[in-house]
Amino acid sequence: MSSNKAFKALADPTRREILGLLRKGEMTAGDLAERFAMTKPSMSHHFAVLKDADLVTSRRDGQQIWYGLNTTVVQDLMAWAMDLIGDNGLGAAKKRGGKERGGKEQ
Amino acid sequence: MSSNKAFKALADPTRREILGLLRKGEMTAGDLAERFAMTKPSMSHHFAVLKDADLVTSRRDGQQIWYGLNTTVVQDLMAWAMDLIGDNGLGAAKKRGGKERGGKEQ
DNA sequence: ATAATAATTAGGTATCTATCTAATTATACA
DNA sequence: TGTATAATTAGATAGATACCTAATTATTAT
Repeated sequence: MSSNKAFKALADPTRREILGLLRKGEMTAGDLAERFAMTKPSMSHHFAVLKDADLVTSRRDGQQIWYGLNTTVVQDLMAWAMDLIGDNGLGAAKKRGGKERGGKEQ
Repeated sequence: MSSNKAFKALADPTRREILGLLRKGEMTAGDLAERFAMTKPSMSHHFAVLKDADLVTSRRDGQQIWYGLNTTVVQDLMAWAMDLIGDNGLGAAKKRGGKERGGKEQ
């Protein structure tokens, strides 16, 4: 439910970048780590924070650990932001003229 | 554009609550402050962080300073979250209870 | 069992942050 | 001009955070 942990986890740019890399699918800790100019233990710390906030999933496969994006928490954050804005507020649409494709407005 | 400052500002629960109070319209620093169990200088600090992140507007009217929600930055955050998810997973976040359209078979 | 590889945990430190009290600035008004 | 009110700025501090190196755990292979 839009936890404080999730917001705190997102406050760090490295962690947001990690999430961005996971957008396309799972990656191992090592593959993720080597994309940053930071030691592996530091990266491991970031993984732990993301996991504690439930923003990522993880599973071991042999020697490797695969991390993946947990979209449900991100959706909760979006719901929070939407509630703040009031209505659809997404993009330029701004209600006006009505019915901008996409359907499914609750 | 989804600045680091905005994410850091949102990492604090007091500041998120302030934004929630501003959802309905502008409020003065004093009126906002008295809703929290915290000194006015501490609240002033939070206002400054929100303002620096462009999450709120402010204007002086006599002795008072009115703060208001700046929805455009919140919209940027929503766009960032949506990009992370890929599809426009809005419905799922809102309906809370449904399992429709989850995708992500894993 | 030993060695090699992948990843985390432990311990330390510099910096950042949220809070407080005290002092200051800005405005209004008698 | 004073004095009261609204709010911020200044300065201090406890706790959190993001790094690092060194040590440890888990797994695979020889």
